[in-house]
Amino acid sequence: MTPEQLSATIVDVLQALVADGALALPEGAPATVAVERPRQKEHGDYATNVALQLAKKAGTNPRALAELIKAGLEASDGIKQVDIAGPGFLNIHVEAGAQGEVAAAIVAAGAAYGRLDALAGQKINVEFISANPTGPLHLGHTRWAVLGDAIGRVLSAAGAEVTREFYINDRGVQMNNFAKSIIASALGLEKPEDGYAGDYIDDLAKAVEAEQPGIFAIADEAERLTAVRAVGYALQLKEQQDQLDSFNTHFDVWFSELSLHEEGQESGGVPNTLAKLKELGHVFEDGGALWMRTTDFGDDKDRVLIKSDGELTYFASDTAYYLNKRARGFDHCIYLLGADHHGYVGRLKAMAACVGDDPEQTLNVLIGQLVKILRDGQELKLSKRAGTIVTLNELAEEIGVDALRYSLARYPADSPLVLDVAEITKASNDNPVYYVQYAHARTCRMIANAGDLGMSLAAALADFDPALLSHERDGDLLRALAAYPGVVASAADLREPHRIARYLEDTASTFNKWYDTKECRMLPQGDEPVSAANNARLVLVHAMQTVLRNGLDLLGVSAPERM
RNA sequence: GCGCCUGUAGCUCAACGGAUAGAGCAUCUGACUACGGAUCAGAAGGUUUGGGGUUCGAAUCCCUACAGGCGCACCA
Repeated sequence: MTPEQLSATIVDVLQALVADGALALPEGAPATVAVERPRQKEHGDYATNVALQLAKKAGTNPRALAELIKAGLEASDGIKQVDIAGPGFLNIHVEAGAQGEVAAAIVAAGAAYGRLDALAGQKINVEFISANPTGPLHLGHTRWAVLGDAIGRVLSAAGAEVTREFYINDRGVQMNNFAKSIIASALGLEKPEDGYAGDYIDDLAKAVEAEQPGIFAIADEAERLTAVRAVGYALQLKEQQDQLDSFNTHFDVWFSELSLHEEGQESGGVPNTLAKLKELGHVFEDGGALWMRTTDFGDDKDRVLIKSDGELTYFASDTAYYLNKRARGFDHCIYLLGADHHGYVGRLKAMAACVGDDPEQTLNVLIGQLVKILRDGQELKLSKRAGTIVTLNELAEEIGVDALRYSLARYPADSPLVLDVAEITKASNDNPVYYVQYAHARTCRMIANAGDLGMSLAAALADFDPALLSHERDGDLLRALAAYPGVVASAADLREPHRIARYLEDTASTFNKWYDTKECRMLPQGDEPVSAANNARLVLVHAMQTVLRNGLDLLGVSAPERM
């Protein structure tokens, strides 16, 4: 019996009560009922507040309604006992046999356990990082790399067709500043005012020269700029891609902003976008510039598409890019932005409305708070200019890919985060990631030991008697494992992958407590023969391993067999 | 001035409007002839920033004050 099955059972009971006329619900029985694992043991294996929720609608009091539901539930299969508590909570105890079945079901599902069809048929675009290709990725990008990747994984686990996309801002003056900075470094000139500093520019200058010897000797300044820009851009982009690759973050599409301005862009090109906007009537001219009237849809102010000097704004590209995504068939576009860009939310939504979409349906901007990094108790300011950037590579090297990914994934994007480098590296063994990974490694060792004693999963499944998983700790673990699909569902629904991490920590803890319970030992003691209970627990350990693997995979963190 | 986010144990942070607000770290006390001690058992630590309100019930929702972060370009 999973929480989902229990929820369905409660719905059945409600429907039967309505059909019998014992219960009057104007809107009928709800489609789903919230079932939770109570914190307190006295509150049963599962609890529901459905009687509290429905009493008012049904014109009765919660406890009276709870009595009706209790009677119906106790007559249902797999339910051992139902108590009514407090203002009208229903505390439900499940039969051990019904609960134990979950272990075999998880093992049977394997890697598919926790994969849902909740978002089946939805095509979702997740755009994240989208850094300028003018420098290495740094701490500021690292959180979005982890979260965007994990959100993508979670959404596809929930059944969506997901495309992860990186928007390359390869057009505009910053690219020129980038090229000028490289040239200045190569020729020993003074760095341009709005240029980029830091050692990486010097390294890049050498790499550009190596890539194309003589490039800095090109006489024509404009020609030289163009050439250096192209080579420097390619090298820098490649570095970002390599960085992300080794960080276990993979994109499906690297989308060039410049390509929006090239020929052959059907509905999603900039010229076509402007034409479409004019057609829809949300643009106007003022002061020699072309504007989009985003204030029609809740933006603070109207936004410029073409400046009075004839240059296109970023916003024009953003709009074309959005239309391009929609033209590629995405029902839903998710943007991951740092808090320093939260001012974009209003204009993005208004823009979507201007092109005729309902932003609530098609667009989802997730704002992540910035990560602060402390070293010796002092905040490290990240400045490209000052050259004090901590790159993603340096962080990953210092902390480890798994630990870094995990420690960023276990917090909601909303929460401002303070990481103390010294603390993380010094106390890296205390990082929860190792706790979860250790639990996985432990299942591996247990299974190997069982194999040494001649036990096998196949035999254990053939012999499987779920009712033998009757110890309190067995039940705790079974309920934890059964909760996994629900956690995936809520993580996908709320776009909050940290729920997976927190769940894994809780479940690993439940597992370790179970492991330390003498009555729940999986292996036979001494010369004892293998019992049916040993076999049942072998199935349980396999189920545990499956959940840890699947969950860690959603976070892009490895599940090692040994540590 | 306006807008968004945040305020929870000494520290870092959890908690789809649910029951006695939880973890980890740090502090203290126990358990290794042990299916892996990277573990477990226990102690201590709280007026959920203050004040109102909504309801059976509020850390959570609304109002307000205070504190912190970040934004308010014909920049990219």
